Amino acid sequence: MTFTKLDILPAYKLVSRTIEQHILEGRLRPGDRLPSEPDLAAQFGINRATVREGIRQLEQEGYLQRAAGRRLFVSLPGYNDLAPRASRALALQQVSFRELWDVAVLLEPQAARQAARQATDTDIAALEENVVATERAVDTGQPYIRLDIDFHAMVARISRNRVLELSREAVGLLFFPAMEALVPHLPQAGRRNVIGHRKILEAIRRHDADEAELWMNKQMIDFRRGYELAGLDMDAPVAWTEHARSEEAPAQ
Amino acid sequence: MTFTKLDILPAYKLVSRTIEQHILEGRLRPGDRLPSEPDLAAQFGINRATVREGIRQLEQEGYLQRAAGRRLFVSLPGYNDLAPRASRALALQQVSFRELWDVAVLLEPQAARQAARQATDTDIAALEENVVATERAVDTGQPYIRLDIDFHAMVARISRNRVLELSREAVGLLFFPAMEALVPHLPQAGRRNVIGHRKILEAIRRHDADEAELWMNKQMIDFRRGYELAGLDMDAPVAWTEHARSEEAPAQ
DNA sequence: CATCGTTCGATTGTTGGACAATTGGGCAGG
DNA sequence: CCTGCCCAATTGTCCAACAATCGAACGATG
Repeated sequence: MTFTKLDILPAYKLVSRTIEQHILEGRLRPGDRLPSEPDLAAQFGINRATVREGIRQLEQEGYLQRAAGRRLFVSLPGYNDLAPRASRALALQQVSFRELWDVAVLLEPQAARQAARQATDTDIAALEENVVATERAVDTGQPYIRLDIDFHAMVARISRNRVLELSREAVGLLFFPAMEALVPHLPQAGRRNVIGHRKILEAIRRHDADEAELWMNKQMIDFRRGYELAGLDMDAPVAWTEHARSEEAPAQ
Repeated sequence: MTFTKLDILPAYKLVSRTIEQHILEGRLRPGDRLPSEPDLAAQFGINRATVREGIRQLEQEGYLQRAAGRRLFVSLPGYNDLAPRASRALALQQVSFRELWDVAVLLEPQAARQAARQATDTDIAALEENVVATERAVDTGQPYIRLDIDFHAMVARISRNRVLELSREAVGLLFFPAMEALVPHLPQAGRRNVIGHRKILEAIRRHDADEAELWMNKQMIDFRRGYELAGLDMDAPVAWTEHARSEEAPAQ
């Protein structure tokens, strides 16, 4: 006969797992404050140092946050916690531009389509602002990659589909920075790009889902063609560049 | 004038960030062993407890692993580290079945299409094994959800697109368990389901990308119809059920 | 009355040293 | 070759403390 490998867990891991369970089951809700470290140590019957090690894991994962001042409170992992991690991991796995493109060409147009359905006046105004800023940046030769990244992120957010938004974000954080290497090779890239953004924006403004999807699709195909025209190898691994978002998490 | 908020970081966070940097920049490569905790503490010039807190964060994230017993070694975060986290986060955000479906209906057929192109004989044999097991489970009234999940995961893996694989996995971990609630309402669901799998498998075997994509698409539409037929609300939040994969990470 | 400096309690960040448990390896004995 | 044993290395855990920082309360100052 055989025995199943019994998993003996260190105490600090039990701490993080236990607290995580409480959060997942709703016994700890976002915004709730946790007991102090000495209290937790007393309740669990272990040392404070051990509690702290367990807490670190949840802290990094976004389940716990440290209020500006001090005490820990419960939070929900947002896109800002997850997407950059996923992107970094994919970069380390040396994924190719082709792999990214194959997924982006699915997700981005769908995001545009749903955004066209869901967009409010506020959304459209924000998009407009971004496109105007991008137009200005391109005209004056300023860097516009960040604005480009933001445009796509905004469209995804407007789609009101959080699954789409998260998936797209993880891809986009790698995909769009990869275009940056392209700019020197293709002086006209910026202009073509911003014209596409304008088309997509106008389609969203008219709530024309088909048109929005179509133009976003063109945009993606344009990206790909640009990549090839620049003589870059689509099957070479993309590099990770630090474009971490400075925006705040949606708190919730 | 204004000052930019200066970010004063705790030492333990500097530890994790520093080691992470070394990994991202390739100075620490997967498989490398880290110095012992006392060594690290000495090198950083801080206490061992502080080092340990920093290490915990990287450990959870998959950058470090603990060999059964002993010394830490460097590793790369795999799908098993990322996808379940993303799924849990999405579940906590109370995403709806509709949001999941909208993305799944994009990713799954594309995975099938690419799998049909890339599949090797070994891949097909593994799929065959899964489908046979599923057919047997359905015939004998055994639970088959896990086999179902595995089928889709295998197809995605065969696609040889790691971005697609990861995105799909995060969605699938929530999507397919949601179907479980459906089984009691639809006695024929299992049979319809496995017939679809068989069709997809045969298309992949013939390397017929269009057909594979088509049948996977039908499968997704079937899922959706089943959900509606069962009288479930597509806009209600999906629940998180623990279907953690027991497979090992691809190590690399 | 509004602003500022001070004090105090609570809590976290960090340190030092300590000990038990577990692991891998080497070594002798059957 | 397998077994048991000892040893060194390393991790998991604990204890006891101190410094730093924040929130709130309180009073002083203009």
